Amino acid sequence: MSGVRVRFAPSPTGLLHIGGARTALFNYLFVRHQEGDLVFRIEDTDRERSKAEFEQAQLEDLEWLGLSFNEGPYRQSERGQVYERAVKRLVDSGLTYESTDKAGRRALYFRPPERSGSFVDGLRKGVTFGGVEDFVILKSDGNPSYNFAVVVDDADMGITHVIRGEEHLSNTARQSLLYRALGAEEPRFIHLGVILGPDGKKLSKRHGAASIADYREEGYLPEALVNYLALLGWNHPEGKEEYSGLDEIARDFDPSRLGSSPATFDPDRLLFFNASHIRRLPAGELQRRLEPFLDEPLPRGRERASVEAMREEMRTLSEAPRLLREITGPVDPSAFVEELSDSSDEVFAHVAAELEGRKFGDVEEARGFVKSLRAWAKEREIKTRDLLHPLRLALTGKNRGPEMAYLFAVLGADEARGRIVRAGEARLGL
RNA sequence: GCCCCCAUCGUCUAGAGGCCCAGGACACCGCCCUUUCAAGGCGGCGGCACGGGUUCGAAUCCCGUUGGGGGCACCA
Repeated sequence: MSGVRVRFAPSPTGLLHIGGARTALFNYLFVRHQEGDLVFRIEDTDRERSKAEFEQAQLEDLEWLGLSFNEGPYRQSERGQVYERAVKRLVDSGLTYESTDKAGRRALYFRPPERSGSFVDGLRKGVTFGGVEDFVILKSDGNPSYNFAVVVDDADMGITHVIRGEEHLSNTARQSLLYRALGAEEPRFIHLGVILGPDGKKLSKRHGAASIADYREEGYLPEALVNYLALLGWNHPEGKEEYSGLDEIARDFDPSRLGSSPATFDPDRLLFFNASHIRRLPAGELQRRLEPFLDEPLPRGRERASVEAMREEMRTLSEAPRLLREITGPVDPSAFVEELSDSSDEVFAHVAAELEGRKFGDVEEARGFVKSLRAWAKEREIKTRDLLHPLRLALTGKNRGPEMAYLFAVLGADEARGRIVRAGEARLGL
């Protein structure tokens, strides 16, 4: 135990997005690195916009990312008494007044004794502020305002470090004044640089698939997302960029290496991390994760080979059905028969004969088979290209694709033979 | 308009006065490997916003300018 307590406090008014996920991630890393506590708090003081299903969805997304917390969830909507006591203290100190706004709503305002000051930010030298105006602490519907509830809760929950986005810098100014007025000790603040969209504006829904749920559905791996996000505003002293998962990042995490400047979200880089994590996954594990994305079952008994074949080119899990179809999909020999050279006849005849009654137990056996074909071709003075290219066309109808051995292993000897025979017949004009 | 933050390749960043005529990663280009695409290996393109200081010496410190971003709700 380090005595460090941080919190992740989203409001349940929408889905978890990239920005929120990164904030949650850094809170998690910060606390895991030093064995502190992570408190989860739902900021649902906007009773109109807060929805239980959003709370549930965010919880699921955090869990999917692997971001677990030690306490909570607490809901501000269930902590009325805590705010009431704080309101009373402020009222007694004479720093509040009731007022009616243009819309005729009567609320309780806070009038800070000072309108300027400064607070400490872990990533900046110290942040000065000025011109803070009176603001609402108790809304006309009886709920506390955001700035007020946050301060009361962070103080009440013994939060030692507040890690949140830079967009809160001006809120922190108000909150700092509130801490003083309440006689509460300020936590240490760390304001992360915001994440910008490709257009240089704050990343938001209109930049495309920005919700974590969307990424999950598109076939991104949580460890890839976490790896990418961690490097958006943080870095390892020696430039290490490949992390297998949260535990490894948490071990290396050092908050002093966080950056304070805004960072642009780069989908290409995320895709790179995803592809790279997919390649690192053991075939069995990849197969398990692929299941929800497949629109047809993997070829029976040849599941492992199929997964390994697809893995080479897969950048997101959602590409699996297409990649599989590119191998197993129907082939029309008439489409490529013109491309076949004269030596194809001999190749097809030989390979078809060799395939007769054969079985491939795994990819290694298929590799051995291809090796024997190469030896045969060499003997017959057929170039490797004239051996493999016609076979690729016969088997998949495509010019490109995974290594030849995978094709045999995925299709199986019988199906492969059938396709080769048909290609041979087309070639002979049968 | 007011308050605040930020400023190194297109993007993410290393750099905490000499190790930097600036290093890594993504993207892009080329070569190698390879039946093909991808992966991988090798190489290339590309940046310290500008102007003043301080200093023997500045990407690094200070000031200004410019640029970008965030906030200015009874939304969080």
